[in-house]
Amino acid sequence: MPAPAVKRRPSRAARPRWRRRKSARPEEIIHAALEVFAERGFAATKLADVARKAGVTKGTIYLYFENKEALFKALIRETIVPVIAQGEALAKSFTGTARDLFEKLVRDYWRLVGETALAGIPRLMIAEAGNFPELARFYYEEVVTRGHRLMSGVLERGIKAGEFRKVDLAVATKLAMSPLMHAVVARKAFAHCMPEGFDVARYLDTHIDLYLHGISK
Amino acid sequence: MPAPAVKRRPSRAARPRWRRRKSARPEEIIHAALEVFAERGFAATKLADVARKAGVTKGTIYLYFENKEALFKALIRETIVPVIAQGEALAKSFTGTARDLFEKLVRDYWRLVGETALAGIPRLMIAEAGNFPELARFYYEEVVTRGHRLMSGVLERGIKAGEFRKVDLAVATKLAMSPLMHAVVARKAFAHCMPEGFDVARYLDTHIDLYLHGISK
Amino acid sequence: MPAPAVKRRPSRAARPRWRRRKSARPEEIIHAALEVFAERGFAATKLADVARKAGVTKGTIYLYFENKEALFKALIRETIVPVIAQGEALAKSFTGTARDLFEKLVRDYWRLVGETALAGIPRLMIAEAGNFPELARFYYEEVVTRGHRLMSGVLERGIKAGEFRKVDLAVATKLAMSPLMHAVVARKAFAHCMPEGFDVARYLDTHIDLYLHGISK
Amino acid sequence: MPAPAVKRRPSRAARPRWRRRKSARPEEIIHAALEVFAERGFAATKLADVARKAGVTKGTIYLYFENKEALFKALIRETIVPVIAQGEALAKSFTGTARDLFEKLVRDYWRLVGETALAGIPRLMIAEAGNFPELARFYYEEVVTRGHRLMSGVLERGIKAGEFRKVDLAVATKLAMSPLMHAVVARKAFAHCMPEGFDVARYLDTHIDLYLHGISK
DNA sequence: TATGAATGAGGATTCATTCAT
DNA sequence: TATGAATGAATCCTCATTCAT
Repeated sequence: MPAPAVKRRPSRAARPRWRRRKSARPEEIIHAALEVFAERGFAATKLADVARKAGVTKGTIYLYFENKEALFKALIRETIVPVIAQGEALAKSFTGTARDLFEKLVRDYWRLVGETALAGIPRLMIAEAGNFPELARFYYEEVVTRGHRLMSGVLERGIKAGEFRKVDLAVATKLAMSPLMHAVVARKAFAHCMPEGFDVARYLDTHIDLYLHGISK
Repeated sequence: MPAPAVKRRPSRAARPRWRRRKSARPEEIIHAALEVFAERGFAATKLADVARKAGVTKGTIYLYFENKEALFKALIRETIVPVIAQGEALAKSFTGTARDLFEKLVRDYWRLVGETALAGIPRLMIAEAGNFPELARFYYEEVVTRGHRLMSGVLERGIKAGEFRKVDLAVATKLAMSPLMHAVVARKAFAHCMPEGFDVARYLDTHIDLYLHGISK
Repeated sequence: MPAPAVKRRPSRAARPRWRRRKSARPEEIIHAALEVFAERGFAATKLADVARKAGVTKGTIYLYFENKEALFKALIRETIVPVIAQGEALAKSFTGTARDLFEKLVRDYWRLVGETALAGIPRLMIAEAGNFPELARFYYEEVVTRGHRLMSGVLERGIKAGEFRKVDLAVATKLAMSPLMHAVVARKAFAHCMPEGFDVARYLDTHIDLYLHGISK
Repeated sequence: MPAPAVKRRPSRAARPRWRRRKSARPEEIIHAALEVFAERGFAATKLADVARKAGVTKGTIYLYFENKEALFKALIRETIVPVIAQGEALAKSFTGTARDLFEKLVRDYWRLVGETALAGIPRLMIAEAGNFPELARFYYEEVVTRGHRLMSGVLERGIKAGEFRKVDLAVATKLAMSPLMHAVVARKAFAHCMPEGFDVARYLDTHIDLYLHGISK
């Protein structure tokens, strides 16, 4: 029995099948991907879900991204790096004290990442770094290291200006970031478990206060 | 001579078949599972890999665990909770100052978790919390919250003893833990990307020092 | 700078858009299709490849051909049948001996099919006959049978003229063709594997020689 | 909404699910694959069909073969090479005249390949050579070339024995084989189109007769 | 006519899970 | 207990085909 030569000749019931064509498409897909990947992780994410959330079908994703992994990588690259760049720009143009700059950077990070969908990214990277070594390296260099450099610069500035004590820069930098990072990551992970009453604002305030207190001359 | 066309046809010849003490099996499996889950995450972990690492076959896992999820849960429950319990016991029996207890707890945690295979657990939970809500709740209550309670107790002790200032306990607790937690999680994730030279010991020392400095009267 | 994350976002800028004479399109497509189908077979051929090779887009193919199968059929029908017709015309108008006609037909076939892109057709049909029964029947009747009839006619002519012995026409016809057909098909398939040195001309010469020797009175 | 952590917990309706375990399995699968591949070609073959025909499920195929391509290659390698080997063995031990050996080899090939499921193999290779270059090379060397060498040996033997004329071995070999090969291939392809009445036996007889006639002193 | 973005059915492949031994 | 062959649901990805422009 020979195989059917033609696969389908779909019932041509008239229904308009797709609408838009502008190329906001890749962005829309990345945005949808961010939500789904951030919620589920890489492996547990179904591209069908991403597609549905983006308002397209599976096939469309492949028009713009080689495969699931490429989409994942694009997502990481294109969403988080700009945040760092923005911080760098701020630092560059900032004319106030190092203390003020420190505080602004911390609060900006929380506002731009901690409280938005981007909060999923650090958690995603922590979860998947082992499965995507090159991506992890990219992230580590373009996000983590750049972030550290940014913070180190602020500290150095303060030291030079006589605002801060002479400290071990690498250590001080990490100690400045880690309460922030951990809050972002843990809140994303345990949102549903955490007691309602916890006051993030006060947590941030206190960190900034204690940290500046500890590092000031 | 063409390559062997068939993937495997296991020579069912006599392989040495040592049988170990039966009751050790579940622990062996959990140990193997810890390594693999910690490296890959839940979804990307293949039970075949766990089995191989445990020196058994896939089927054997099902003798002891209902399914992959149950194994994952057992893994979380049975490995990390004892660490907390140990910390609680220490705190209970500790007779020195709150400062010293704080320092000991921090260093113990690093020694028992940060530097062992257990370091994978917090990262795993952060990665998978969204996919396993009840497990997340269990973890949050039996590990995170108990850990916080432990730390809060130490702080309270210090406050009562007049060692520490009167601070917001919840916030102070989280600020005590987060540099530790973040270091554990990030080091596990980015081990291969981090610069060689970073000195964790000094990081811990500095955290302890700064924190105690900040909280002391 | 990270790799571009998005596969393509075709610069919709003005590309020069020459329009060719419309009516040449189907032929161009068929020609492109011949190359690709002949190389890959029906199922493994992507219409995108055919389109690219024809210098059009996928959609354009559907302006001229109902679907992939229709293109395939058109390809077969329109390329190979004329060759047979040409042979028939030659035979009709030929006035020399049957021997000479035989030789000319064999050499013409080699020249027109064996050494051109058309050589892919017999191989294609052999490969896909099972999947396209009606097409196979069409091909068998319009090409194979007509070819046989042509050859049988030559043999009959020779017999009548007293040049050839009285032989079983069906068998003698097939024996006349098969070395030719096999050479076409096998050379197409194993072009890259065959030793360089093989001399097709001598193969043909010898076949003609031996065959005529065998069939002559 | 978190993803369901466990994928399935199949309705455990008791039905015996599989039976055999002996490892005739790979052979059974190859046999089934031969039938389906030979009928459809590589790309149009669905592994589900192969599985069904082999009496197993798709997954089982992957127990024994890396993937579809590996199965295809195994199929070619393991089915056809033995036939050549058998011919070589026959030639080695044969003590009669070269004429008789020639005749026996031709008839054996027809009996062992032309009239069995193996007839699909040459056609398959001709169809897929372009898509599987290394396999084509393997086939060309281990089947085609070995077959030619076998036939060349017979001819040489006849020449040395004074039975045959001194001919161009390469050409004579190919002319000896091609009517056979073409018949195998074309019959497989056009079985359903060919007129009932054609007498293969007589075709073979005539080829043997004419060929020996042509080559004899 | 021609384009090419979008579709979505189809099939290869994976792997958690079962169960006869 | 332990095995490992077998299963089959699930999902990625492809590509013929459609249709708004």
